[in-house]
Amino acid sequence: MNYPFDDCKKEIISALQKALSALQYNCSIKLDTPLENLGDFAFPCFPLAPIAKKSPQVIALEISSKIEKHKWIDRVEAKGGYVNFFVNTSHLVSSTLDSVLSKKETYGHLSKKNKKVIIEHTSANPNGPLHVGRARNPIIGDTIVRIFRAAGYDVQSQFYLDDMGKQVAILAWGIHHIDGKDVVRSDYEKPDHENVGFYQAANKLMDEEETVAQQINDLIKKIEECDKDTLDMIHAAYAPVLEGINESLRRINITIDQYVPESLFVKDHSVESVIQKLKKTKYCSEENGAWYLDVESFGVSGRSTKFFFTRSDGTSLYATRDIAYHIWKATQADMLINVLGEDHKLESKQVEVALRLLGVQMLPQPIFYAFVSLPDGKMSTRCGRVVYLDELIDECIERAYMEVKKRRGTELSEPAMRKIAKIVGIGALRYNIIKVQPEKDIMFKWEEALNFEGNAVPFIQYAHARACSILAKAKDVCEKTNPVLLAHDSELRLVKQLARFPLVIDEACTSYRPHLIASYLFDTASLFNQFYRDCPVLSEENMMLRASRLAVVDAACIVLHNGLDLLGITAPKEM
RNA sequence: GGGCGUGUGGCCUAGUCCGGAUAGGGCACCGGCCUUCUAAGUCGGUGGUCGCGGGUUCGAAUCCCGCCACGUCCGCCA
Repeated sequence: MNYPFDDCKKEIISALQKALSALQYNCSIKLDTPLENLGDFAFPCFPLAPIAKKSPQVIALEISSKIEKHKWIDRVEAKGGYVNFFVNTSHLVSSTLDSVLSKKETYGHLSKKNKKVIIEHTSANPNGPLHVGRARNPIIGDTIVRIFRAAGYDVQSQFYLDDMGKQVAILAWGIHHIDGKDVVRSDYEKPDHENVGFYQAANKLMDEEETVAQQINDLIKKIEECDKDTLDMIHAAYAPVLEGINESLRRINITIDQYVPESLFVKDHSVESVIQKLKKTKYCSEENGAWYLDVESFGVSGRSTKFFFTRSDGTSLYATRDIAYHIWKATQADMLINVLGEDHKLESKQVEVALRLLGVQMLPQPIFYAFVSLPDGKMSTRCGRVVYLDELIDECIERAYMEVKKRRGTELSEPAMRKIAKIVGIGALRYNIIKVQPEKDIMFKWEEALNFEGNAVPFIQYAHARACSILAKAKDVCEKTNPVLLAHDSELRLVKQLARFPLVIDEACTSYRPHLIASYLFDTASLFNQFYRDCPVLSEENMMLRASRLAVVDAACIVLHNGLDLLGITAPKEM
């Protein structure tokens, strides 16, 4: 895929290289984006000043006089120590519109990389419904999946399924030993909500009664021995819960390509093999029968630097199985990405150390996110202090419905309003989470999560709906366009923004920053609204200008649609 | 005690990796714009020691050092 701005940047860089070598300046070229109206690309001359012993402004003047006019370069201007480049707008406008309108739903997509990427996300314990704290994981994960696909990678999303740990054992024990009457009933008729009470009750009993704790430990031992009846019982306990989790994920447009159960790596003895190999490394020691690596010399510090990979009874631990999982993943892909909560930072580092010791070349790239907390503390499934994802989804949709009804109640049918409410509500949820950098703490407040004004998804969806509305009404389409007529500042700024879309996808992908897409879309919608205000389309009497503006509307519509799709958000045709 | 992350107007946030031109936005607040393609829009205004203190630099929100606050971890849990 080749995009206008790629060509343009290439030409500017080569023109700069020529000018710099003619003046015998030697430096690397980094292009900045200048302030509004000062140009399209800027080359700062400050680093050259001490070398040339001249002022940056003098250097900028020298360079600008040496820049030749080309296809893309309209003019250059030396200002404040910068060489500012103005691109040939008519060329940029026509090639951008051509590019968007011909590529349509693939506009912005980058060329095929022929590389397979496994992106692991969510991987929640199947012991209860997803809560809002965890919701950041699937949303960040799925958005990264979509961005990497658009960037030309062959992507598979994986959910690492904990079917062997203590949490599922507690759940299974609870379902088998606790009377349903003694369990807090859920308002939701969904298997994850219906079963979480057993987990919570069993957890409480385990803390209170030694015998319960012992029974659960016996269960874990049997699981690890791959006792068939026990594994079947565990599976029967968590399978409905997992189905409930998946249903919640599907509600917010997320599907997982593959579920990889931990038990796989115990059954095929790769966990055992990991344990044997780790025991042979020189960082390994034993304490009361339990084995650990001392990871201090790998830059890990704290109260304890012991990384245990077996219990004293010889059974494996979560991290041990995670090592086996990563060894397997490394054979399945060219690149690995893990979306993890910040509480997994140490574990992730420990697994990385183990993988290095075992000679695994391909290490996973982790992406950590900070927790979403409630005003009165951290969310916890265990103590039942949570806002569940399903509750939040329902609230968002309901709130969106109230808004649609308030605005369009007299014009739209009930099913049409319900449909819009669902698109807006779910979009609002995903957008609110993805627009913030993953590493920032989020305090969950209902008022903010349900705020539909300003930098929120309805703003972007509304711009898309406005564009669709114009296109739907413009039946008498004049085929002939003339991009030279597009001279209004609002038109030019919008089209330049559309031209940037592929660059933004590339940046979001290579720097693992999905929130860049959200910022870009907000800016794009804002520029579209300014165009909408300044440049009437349907009432334009010059048919060629009208047709050209329609092309801009069409292109903006496509970019907003494609961008929202990267965030897993539907672009409504009306709202 | 140690590691990692975060700190930007009353609230939320971009920019920080890769130092550059008046620190962008949004919410709230004040004041304009609907005989004109859906006003979920738009224009203007009030409001900032970029946590604090040093340092490097022609230039620091951005890099370095120290400190403070918050989050998170330092389990034979996951």
